[in-house]
Amino acid sequence: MSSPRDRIIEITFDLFAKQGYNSTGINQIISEAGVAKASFYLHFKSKEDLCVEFLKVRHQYWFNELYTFSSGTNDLPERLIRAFDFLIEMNKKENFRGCSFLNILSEIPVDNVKILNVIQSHKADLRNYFLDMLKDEVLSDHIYMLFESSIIESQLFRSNELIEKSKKIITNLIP
Amino acid sequence: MSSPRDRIIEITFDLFAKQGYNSTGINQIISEAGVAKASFYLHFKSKEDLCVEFLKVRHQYWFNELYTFSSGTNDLPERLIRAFDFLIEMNKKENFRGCSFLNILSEIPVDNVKILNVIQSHKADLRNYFLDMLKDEVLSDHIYMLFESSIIESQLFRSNELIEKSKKIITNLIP
Amino acid sequence: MSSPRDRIIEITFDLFAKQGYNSTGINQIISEAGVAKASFYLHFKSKEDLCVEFLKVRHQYWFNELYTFSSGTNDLPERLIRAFDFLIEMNKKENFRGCSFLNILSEIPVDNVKILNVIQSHKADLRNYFLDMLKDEVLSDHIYMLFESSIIESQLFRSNELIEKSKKIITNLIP
Amino acid sequence: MSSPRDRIIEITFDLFAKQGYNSTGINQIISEAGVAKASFYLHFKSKEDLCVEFLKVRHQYWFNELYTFSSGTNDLPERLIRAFDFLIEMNKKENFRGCSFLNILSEIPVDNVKILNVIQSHKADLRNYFLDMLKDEVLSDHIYMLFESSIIESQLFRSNELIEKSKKIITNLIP
DNA sequence: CATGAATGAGGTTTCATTCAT
DNA sequence: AATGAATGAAACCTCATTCAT
Repeated sequence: MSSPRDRIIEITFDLFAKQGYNSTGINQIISEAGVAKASFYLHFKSKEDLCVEFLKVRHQYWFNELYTFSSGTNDLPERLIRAFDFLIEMNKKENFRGCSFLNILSEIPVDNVKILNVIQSHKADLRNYFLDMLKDEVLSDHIYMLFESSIIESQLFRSNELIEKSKKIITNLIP
Repeated sequence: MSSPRDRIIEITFDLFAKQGYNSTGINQIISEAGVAKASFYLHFKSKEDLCVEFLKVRHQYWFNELYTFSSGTNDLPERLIRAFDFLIEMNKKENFRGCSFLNILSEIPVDNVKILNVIQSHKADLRNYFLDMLKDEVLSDHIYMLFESSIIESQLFRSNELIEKSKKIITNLIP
Repeated sequence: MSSPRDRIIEITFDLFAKQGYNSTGINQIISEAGVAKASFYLHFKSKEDLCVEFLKVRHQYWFNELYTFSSGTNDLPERLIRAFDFLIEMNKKENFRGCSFLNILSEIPVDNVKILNVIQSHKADLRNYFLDMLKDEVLSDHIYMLFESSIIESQLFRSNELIEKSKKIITNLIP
Repeated sequence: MSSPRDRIIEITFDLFAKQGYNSTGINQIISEAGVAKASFYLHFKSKEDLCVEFLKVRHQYWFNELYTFSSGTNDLPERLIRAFDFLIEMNKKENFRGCSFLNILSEIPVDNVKILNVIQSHKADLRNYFLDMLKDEVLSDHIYMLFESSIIESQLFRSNELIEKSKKIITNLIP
C-alpha cells in the first residue's frame, strides 16, 4: 500500500476535480484515504497548501494527457484540432466538470494570491502552448480564447457542441 | 424603509457578486439586511432559492446595463465593440470579479439542476443577443465565445488585455 | 429548566474556577450544560468572550460574598480580619483553587488586553475596598498586598498558614 | 554545537518563561531546538517532565541572579531593598512576565503533585532566603509576602509601582 | 408577517505522544 | 543515541436550517 501522503494526493486529485475545492472537506479526504487527521497536517500545512499541491499535480497530469493525445502528427491544423478533441475526451472521462483551475478560481477569495499564482501560471503555459505552435500572438491568443470558451461552455451546457463549432472555426482561421 | 424581502435581495446582490456564493453566509446577509433569521426563511425556502432569485435579478441588471451601454449607435461593428467595452467597464466597477453566473456554476454541485437551468438560460440569452445582431450562427457563436473568454481571462489575469485583443480580432471578423 | 445561556454561565462558573481557563474546553462546557455547540456561539462570540463574561460574574459573586461575610461589624480591625477569614472560607469551599483572576492572568498571552482589563479592574476595586476602609494609601496598599499574597500562598501550599500570619501582622499594623 | 538535550532545555527556558507552559507546544520547542520529535522523548518522558526540568533550571538561574544582584553589601536593609530592585530589573528584562513558578501553578491541574512539589520547594527556599537574613519568622514572612505581591501586582498592572511602595514599607519595618 | 433562540452536522487545525527504522 | 512519519483525541468555530412564540 502506498504512503499516506500519496494516498492523500491521489484521493484529493479525484475529489477536487469531481466535487470542487470548497465542497470537499478534510474529513472526507482523510476518511477516503484512510489516514489520520494529524497525518494530513504533517504533510500539508493547510487545506490551501493541499490545493496548491493539487493544482501542480493536475497541471502535470493535464499537459501530459494533452501531449499524449496530440502527438502522432506534425500537421499543424491537425494538432490544433486534436487539442480540441482532447477536451471532448476529458469531458467524457470527467463528465463535463470543466477546468479545475477555473473552477477553483471561482471558489477562492479574490486576495488569495498563492493559489491565484498557480492558476495564472497554468493558463500562461497553455497560452504559450498555442503560441509555440503558431508563432503569431494574435492568432494563438485567438485560438486560446476559443479553447477556454470551449471548456467552459461545454461544462455549462453539458455538451460538446461549441467545441465542435470551434474546430470548424479554427479550420478556417489557419492559413 | 423597504420591505425585508427587498432588503435581502439588495444585500444579496452586492454580497454574492462581491464574495461569491459559498463565501457569503446567511448570517451575513440577514445581519447586513437588518432582518431576522426566520424572516429570511419566510421569503426564501433555502439559500439555493435565494441564489436563483439573485441570478434572476442579476440577469435583469446585467442585460439592462449592457443595453444601456451599447445603445446610441446602429452601426453593427460599433455595437459589438461596445459590448466588449462594457466588460471593461464592469471590471472597473466590480474589480475583476468575473461573471457571477460562471462563478456560481463552479461553486455548486454538479447535480444542482435548479441553479444550472438559470445559468444556462442566462447564457442562452447572451448567445441570442449576438445571434440577433449578426444573423449568422457560426459568426455569432464565434464572437460569443470570444466574449466569454474575455470575461474569464480578465478575471484570471486581473487585466483587460485579452478584451482589447478580442476587440481587434472581431474588427477583422466582421465583414 | 433554565435557559441555555444561563446554564452555560452556571457551568462555566464552576469549571473555570475549578479547572482553569485553558483546561476547560468548549466541548466540556456545552456537554455538561446540555446545549448545542451552535447555541453556545449564539450567545458568546468566542471562548474569550465567555471568559470576560465569567470574570464579570465572578467579580459580582466574589464581592457579594466578601461583603456578606464582612458585614455585621463596624469595628475597623474586625472588618479587616474578616476579609482574611473570608479567604479561609473560600479556600475551604473551593479547595484552595486560589484567585480565578490571577489564575487566568497566568494563562492568557501577554497581549490579551480585553481579558487583562477585566482582571485589572477587579483588582483595582479590591485595592479601593481597602482604601475606602483605611483612608491611607500606603497602609491600605500594604494590607492589599498581604491579602493578595495570602490568596496565592494558600493556593500554593494548600494551607491557611500565611493567612493566619497575615491576620496577626495586620493586627499590629492598625493603629 | 551543544547536545540535543541541552538545546531543548535552552530553548524551553526561553519559551516557557516568555509564553508560558500551555502556550508552548512540543513542536515549537523541537523545531526551534533543531531536534527530532523522537529525540525529545528520548530525553524527556513527557512534557510534564520537561516542565520539572525547566523549573529546576529556572530555580538555579533565578537565585543566582538574585545573589549576584544583592551581593556587594552587608547592610541588611540595603540587601532587602536590592531584592526588590532585582524584581524591577527582571520586569525590565522579561517584560513583566511575572513569576514562572506561580504562572505554571495556575496552568497545571490541581492534582499535579510532581510539578507542585518543585514550585513549593522553590518558594520555600525563597522564604528561607528572607528568614536567613532576618532571623525573625514573622518579619521574614511579612517581607516574603510583600515580595510575592510585588511580583504579581507588577505583572498584573505592568508597572513597578507596588514594588516601589513595598520598598518604602519595608524600610519602616526594619528596626 | 415577524421574530430570535436553538440546533445537528460539519468545518479546519493542533495537541502530546508513539512507532518502525 | 537518533530519527521522521503516523496517530487518536481534542481544540475552537461556522454552516444552513427549524421551532416555539
